[in-house]
Amino acid sequence: MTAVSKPKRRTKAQQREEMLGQILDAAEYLFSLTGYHGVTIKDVAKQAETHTSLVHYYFTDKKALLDAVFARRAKISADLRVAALDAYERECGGKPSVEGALHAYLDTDLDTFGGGDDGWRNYATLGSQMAVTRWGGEYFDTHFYPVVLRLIDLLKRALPDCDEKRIFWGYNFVMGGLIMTLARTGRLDILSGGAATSEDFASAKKYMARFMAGGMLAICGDGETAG
Amino acid sequence: MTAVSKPKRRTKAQQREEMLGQILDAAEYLFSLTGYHGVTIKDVAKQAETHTSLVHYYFTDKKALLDAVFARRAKISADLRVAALDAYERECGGKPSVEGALHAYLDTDLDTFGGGDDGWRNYATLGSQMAVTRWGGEYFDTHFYPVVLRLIDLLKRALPDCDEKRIFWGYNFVMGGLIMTLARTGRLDILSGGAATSEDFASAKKYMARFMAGGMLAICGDGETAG
DNA sequence: ATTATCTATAGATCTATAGATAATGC
DNA sequence: ATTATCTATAGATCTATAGATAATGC
Repeated sequence: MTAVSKPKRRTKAQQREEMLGQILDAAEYLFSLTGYHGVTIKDVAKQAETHTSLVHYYFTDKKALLDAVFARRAKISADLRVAALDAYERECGGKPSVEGALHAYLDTDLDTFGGGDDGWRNYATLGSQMAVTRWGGEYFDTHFYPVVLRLIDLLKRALPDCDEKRIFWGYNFVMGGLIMTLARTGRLDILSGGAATSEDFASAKKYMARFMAGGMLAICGDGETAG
Repeated sequence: MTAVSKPKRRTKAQQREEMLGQILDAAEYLFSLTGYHGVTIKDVAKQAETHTSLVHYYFTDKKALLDAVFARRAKISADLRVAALDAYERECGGKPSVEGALHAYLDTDLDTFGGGDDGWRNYATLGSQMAVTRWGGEYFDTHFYPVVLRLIDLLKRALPDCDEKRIFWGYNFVMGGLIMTLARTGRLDILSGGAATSEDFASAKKYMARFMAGGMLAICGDGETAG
């Protein structure tokens, strides 16, 4: 053995970061499968190949672990959407369209969450489950409130004659479609006999913004646009 | 006291039915708040004002309790949708439209789930949470598979030139909008500052089918309808 | 010296059942 | 007699912490 073998010595900072990452990945994965309440700290520790006490060493309690899992990717994902909306804002020259705004927002999310990284997919699936609960709301308000308002502002400007109420209900339907997709339940595969598959975010991206723009225009774009 | 007071004697069948109802209502309500895994049998017993042992007496275990909660309203809700699709089938004279089929399906659900009955609302909210999980899929396959295929069949006939894949992705978005609405998270109220509210299923019904029909036509109705 | 990791365990649940009691049924 | 309800508890699990050990840091 003349060659010096790769040193196995890791700095404490490295060790810490690696183990933190392992625990967060494990929690993210398990939470995405059975939800926050369906997972124990013991499950997480086992999945991360360590001990429950170490999970408690790095995270105060189970709630703090969820907070950390959520926060790890929240800012990155929000910033990407803000950047996409900024770019679209410049590009549209003060005249945003419904489909343009939705493409900027939704396509960015589908790229971020569906880009081949299992961690991001698990995160999205966990988020989609939290998004349909009351208790999960605080997480979205805390991390995503501003970027959501940016999207809604663009939609309002694209549909200046439309009642606010319709815009918000439309937004509700848009989010539903996104969340259903990010949930990756596999039901689409079963129902369609393979013609469509839950994991195929490229197809979702191809259809989603156009679908949602068609929907928004259907309830906002015709003669009766109030009430 | 000349009048005979209302007899407090209840038959065993009555007692049984009342307590079963109380337990199912309690479980339905609590499951809708924090999900199946976020609720203990003790919580359910407390909410139903009885003891855990009685919950076990009527239901083998926690899983069987969820099965019973789900099954109690599943058939009623599925049958109502089937009836609505049957009626539409007759009415359309062999020429279904996308919006007609969606009105039959979605409006029926919004009437069923939003008709002022707390139990039905809680059931819908629980269902919406289960619908975005993998483990919840079996419940939908077991109870709703046929009626979903009926809807998809109508959509296919309304869009004979459209690629199957687009139909199924469209269906995915439709279900997302419905599920997001049934979830009643209250986020709509906060985001809109009161302009729209999660509990207002009458408004949801007013916009949903039209929105979704606009979306389906946007991805299926134009020149490029394959791939 | 400091920090990461592991061992051991207290104390608090939680599920499920056995067995007693109290009501209704014939 | 039969069934609904309650009491008591076993046994399993879960969260969280105290304290020991093993690694890295200067």
